[in-house]
Amino acid sequence: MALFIYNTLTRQKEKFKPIHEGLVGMYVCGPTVYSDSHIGHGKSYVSFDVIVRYLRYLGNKVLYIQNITDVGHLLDDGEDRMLKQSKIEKVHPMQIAEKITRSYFEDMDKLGIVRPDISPRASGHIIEQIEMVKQLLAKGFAYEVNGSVYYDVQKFNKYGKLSGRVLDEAVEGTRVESRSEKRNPADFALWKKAESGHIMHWPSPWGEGFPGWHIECSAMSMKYLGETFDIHGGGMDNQFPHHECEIAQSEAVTGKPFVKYWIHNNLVTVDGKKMSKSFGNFVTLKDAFIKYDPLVVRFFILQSHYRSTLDFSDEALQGARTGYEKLLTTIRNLREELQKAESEKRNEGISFDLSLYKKRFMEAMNDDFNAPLAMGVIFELSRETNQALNSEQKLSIDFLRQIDMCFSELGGRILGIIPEQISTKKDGENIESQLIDIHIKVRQQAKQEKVWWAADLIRKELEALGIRLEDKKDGTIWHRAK
RNA sequence: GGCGCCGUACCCAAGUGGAAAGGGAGAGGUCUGCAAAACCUUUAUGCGACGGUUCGAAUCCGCCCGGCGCCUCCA
Repeated sequence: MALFIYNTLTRQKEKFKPIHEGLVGMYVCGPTVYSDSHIGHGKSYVSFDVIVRYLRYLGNKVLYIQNITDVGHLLDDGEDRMLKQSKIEKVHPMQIAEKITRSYFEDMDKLGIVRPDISPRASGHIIEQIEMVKQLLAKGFAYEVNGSVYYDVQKFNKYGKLSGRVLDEAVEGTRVESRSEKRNPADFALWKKAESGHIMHWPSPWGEGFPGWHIECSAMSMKYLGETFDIHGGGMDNQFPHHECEIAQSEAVTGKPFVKYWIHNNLVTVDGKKMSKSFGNFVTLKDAFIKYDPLVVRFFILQSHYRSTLDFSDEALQGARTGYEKLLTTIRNLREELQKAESEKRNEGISFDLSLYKKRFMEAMNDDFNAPLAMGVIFELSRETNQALNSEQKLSIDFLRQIDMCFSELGGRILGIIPEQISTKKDGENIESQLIDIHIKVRQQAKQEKVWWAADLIRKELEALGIRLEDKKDGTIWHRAK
């Protein structure tokens, strides 16, 4: 069983073979930190999180780099989006960057995303970026005009190999572009001269200025991962021009292939339309988390394939929530039963075949990280587990542990949707749980004496406090309602 | 206009040549004092439309309809 990955560069699924066996270098385009993350960021980084987790599960040592863009990108009107936001808030741009970076990690942590090994800031790598621009100039791939440096796209004959685009001759000479400093409309900035009033700028051989839109990813990825590395990921919307330009810059400097596998995740839509900051139709993660548990959002994201679009709607999220809670109920019941088996020292019992579930799960993940298919396998395991737990025959401690390990490995360690701890009545012998236990005892007495109104009242009142009671065959359990 | 993607049940969503996964919602049932949970049964002779290739197509080819993305910053 080998892992196959869809490579945007070749437009087909390829067998994954890292450059150095057992070691994987991976770079994913991170956020531009000028406003809170939205569901789209969630989908992107959850998808890549599962990819990293799975590569590690397979035994690879993964070095995962994800940049923080705190220099900003130019808008149509020539204004930097970080500067624009800082003017709105009347604070230094770096304050915005710092605040949003913290907010970003906060959201990602809640989604259960394992942090990247290195989160390099663009502003902290100006020297490396200047160095690259110097080399591009020296090799004749770039030209300087009036304090700015541009990449000469015509000099790089492989330009367009990622996005399948060809340079359009017809665009040349149009009136708008003829006023530009660029020799060719497709040329892009490597270094921009800072106009007066531009707050963020650094000294360079070409005067005060700031790095271009694409150079940071080339400079930082190669700094930490080498001139050729295994995986570069990002949103589909970054395929062109961003990633195309990264290839052009990097390969022009090194003369070597930049990246072996390009992975692009698809976008989130809202009512069928792309969600983006510039559309203003985006739902921030913080907003979503008010209504839905972050892990429900993660579950929802993983219910569709990373290369498919995901349409965000309340109806779909609510469906995901119910499904997710059902899964957690299975885990909760399983762990309750395990604790009981342990206290009974139950060594004998029935069992069923777990290996088939593992095999099918792995097959799904090996086929270009098919998480939704893998989740289907988890649900089938959940059903068989429930059947066994409901059966008259008991399961042994050992087998219950095996099931728990299977869920923890596949659903926990790889997919990140099953937490290690789930609230049960055993979580802490605090005063609260002792009080609830007293209520359960009183209610038990009421039930025995068939004083139904009292039994129902206790259950109803506790429910209102978010404590749900469930009467099982051999007693009452409680847990917090999500 | 150029390049590309998608259209599977009421909703979400796998499946890319050989008996239509999975989740939600709905219906019926088992269990239960009642709930809840769980389990069982059920819900697309059908995969946007029409042609074609094939013993066989959701899956390949053609055409048409509908939706979306990139080409300008974006995950």
